[in-house]
Amino acid sequence: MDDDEKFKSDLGAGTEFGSESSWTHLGADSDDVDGVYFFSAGDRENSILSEFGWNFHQEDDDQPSRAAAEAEPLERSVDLAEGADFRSTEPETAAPIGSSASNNPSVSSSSSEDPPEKSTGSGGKPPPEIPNKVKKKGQKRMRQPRFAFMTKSEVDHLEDGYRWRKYGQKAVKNSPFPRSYYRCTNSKCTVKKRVERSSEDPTTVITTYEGQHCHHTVGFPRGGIIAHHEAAAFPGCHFPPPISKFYYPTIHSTMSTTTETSNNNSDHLLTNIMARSNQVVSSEAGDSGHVVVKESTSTTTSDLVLPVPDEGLLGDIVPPGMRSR
DNA sequence: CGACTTTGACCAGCGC
DNA sequence: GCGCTGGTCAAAGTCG
Repeated sequence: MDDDEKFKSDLGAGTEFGSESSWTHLGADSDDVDGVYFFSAGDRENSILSEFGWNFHQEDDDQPSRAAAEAEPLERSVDLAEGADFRSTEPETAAPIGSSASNNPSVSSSSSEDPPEKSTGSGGKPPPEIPNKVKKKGQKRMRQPRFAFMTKSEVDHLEDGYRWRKYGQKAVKNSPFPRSYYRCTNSKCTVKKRVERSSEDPTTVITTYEGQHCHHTVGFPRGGIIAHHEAAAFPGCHFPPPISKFYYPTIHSTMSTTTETSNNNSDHLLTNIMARSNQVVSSEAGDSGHVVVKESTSTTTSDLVLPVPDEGLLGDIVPPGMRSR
């Protein structure tokens, strides 16, 4: 199907993600960690997350993050997607499974998230024309941008405004908790997500999104939104939606060092941000006012230390395809 | 009856 | 080449 191919090629032709080169290296600090990087909250994170279409609304202005997001999410979002540059490159690098990250739960789990989309294969069924199965033998799999985050939550499957169909579950090595695989129920949407619990912190749910929605939210079971009018604008997923106009409705995060899970499923506080392209980045709240972001590459894991923002500093995180209500 | 979940099997990638 | 592991499929079961 060309739509998918096109989308994939678009992804591949996206912006180069070379941010790390500009991060301040602080030196190695752990076994499987290459080094620590520092960069101030704001532009840098924005640029990083922007690669995925996530938006950090700077809240150092006069508006509270949530209020801002709810009040005028569409206007405030950065237009990273508008230029089609939110797509990160998906080099042919194949991040080895569980290569690094042995001591950090978040990294550990995230480093094992590489080949999201397998090639046809399975079951020896004739490959209809399933979008993600373009993989040919001898050719590196083209991966879509991934972004993951960890939340303290009692529920595995966080409500995000989209409808997901579970298509698999696997036991994860070195983890008592299984990993669940979901894909967007929209037949034309190839977005997938994986949900698993941290083996070291069962209260932490690691959610990894892959790909970008080519449609808008379909609504909330709780009785929230129903498809937005823009949805009609992407009937065939020929191009990504104006992601800048989206924001994650259920994660009004402010990246705080301490996180709580509300009883309300819609109020999970985002505690970590991870992933970028084939490199999965995780993070965890550290002490002394920083958020330690673990970056797991194919063979190494690096720490990125983000200053923990005051409430609302980083504002709302806006994953691709996540639309405000 | 349609949508969704469960679950065992299959396949591909990777390391040894 | 082999085994391990992650990712996916699809039949069967469940639910509303």
